[in-house]
Amino acid sequence: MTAPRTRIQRRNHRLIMDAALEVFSQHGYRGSTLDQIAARAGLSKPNLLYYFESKEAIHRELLTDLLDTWIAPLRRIDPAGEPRAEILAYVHRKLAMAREYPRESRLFAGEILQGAPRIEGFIRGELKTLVDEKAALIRAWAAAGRIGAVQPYHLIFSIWALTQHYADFDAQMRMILGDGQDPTEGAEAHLTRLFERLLAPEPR
Amino acid sequence: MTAPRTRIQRRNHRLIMDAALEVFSQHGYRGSTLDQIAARAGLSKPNLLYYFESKEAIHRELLTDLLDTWIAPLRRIDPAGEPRAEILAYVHRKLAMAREYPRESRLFAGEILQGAPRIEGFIRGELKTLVDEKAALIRAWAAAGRIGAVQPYHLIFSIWALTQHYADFDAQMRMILGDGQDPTEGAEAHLTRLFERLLAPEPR
DNA sequence: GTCTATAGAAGGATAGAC
DNA sequence: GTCTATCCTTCTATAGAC
Repeated sequence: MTAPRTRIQRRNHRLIMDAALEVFSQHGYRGSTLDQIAARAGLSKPNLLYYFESKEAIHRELLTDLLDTWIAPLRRIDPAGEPRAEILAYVHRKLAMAREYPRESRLFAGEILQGAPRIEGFIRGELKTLVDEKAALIRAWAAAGRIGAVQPYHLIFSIWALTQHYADFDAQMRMILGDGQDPTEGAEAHLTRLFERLLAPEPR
Repeated sequence: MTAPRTRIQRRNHRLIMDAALEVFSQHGYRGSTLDQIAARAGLSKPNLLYYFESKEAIHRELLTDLLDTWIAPLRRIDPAGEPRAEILAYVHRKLAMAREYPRESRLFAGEILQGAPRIEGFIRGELKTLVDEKAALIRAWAAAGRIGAVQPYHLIFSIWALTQHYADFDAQMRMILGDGQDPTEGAEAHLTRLFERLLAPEPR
């Protein structure tokens, strides 16, 4: 499916993408069926395949859309800004994404968990280039003593791990905290404190 | 399949479990086929079903075995020990598990990602009880000023997120670091530093 | 554009020979 | 205990009416 033209086409296209995101993010690619997606979209199965060439095409477009937004928060780290504030702001952007786009986070996590066969090109290309660039920046900040001595790549991985955990492992956290509780409730304060302490210049 | 008796039965049982762990952890339950498991175990598909009642039975036994070992490191936190040393030791045990049992970690992660339908009982029961107990201990340590003021549940979630990330997102980290690099290489030092700073008593 | 009906392939499980 | 052959269900995808 290329660019949809009419209003109804755009609407159905969007309905399918949203339903597919819901289903794929919960059950994975193989675990999801066109019937599930069709039911959730309120369309018939053949109608899905009128809008998309195949099940795989739906999944592929979902991933493509995701990767664009996924990489944006990291790109916004400003070399001219105050180091600790820049990194803390990045943490908060990532946490906000986990809260606002948990399905996207889980879809991405599922892909990586399986060895990232479908997004290997993105990771080795666009993402690696950006991470290399920001890691060099963080290394320079640390060398200048503006933040504590931290391994740049591991710092970035830690930010990913800690923020995405609130989307990807949401089910587990809710079961442990008790059902009324929102796990992201205290996350903001906790992660702010964690990264402020980690990044404080030496000696402490 | 209950307890296998003969030597050959034990051997095949183990071959199947190992093959199933490999396949299930990479492709998820629905994404895995008995053919894949049989091929990897070097047995025929019907022979698998001589040892196990069904595909689901294999998966169930895999999960049951996993959960026992999964909970062990947390249990070993000693209320009588030195708080920071105890928590740091827990971090290292968890990191070691991620390194030694990455397939188990990914199998577990996949279950949570899907909403944990098959292990909900374990999480709400055994795991929650243990986490509640250790969270109370950490809260007492913080109240006594022996560690910094930290939210106990978020501390535990952070340990899980940071250590398991090295197993669950291994593919992504390798692609970004470059293929020769082992992501867990610098992890030990990075996480030690991170948690030492986080747990340092106030004021810093 | 949307539906019902169905073709065709894949996968879990069983029958039955050895 | 292990295999080949096969049943039966599920799922993707298409045909064709409206």
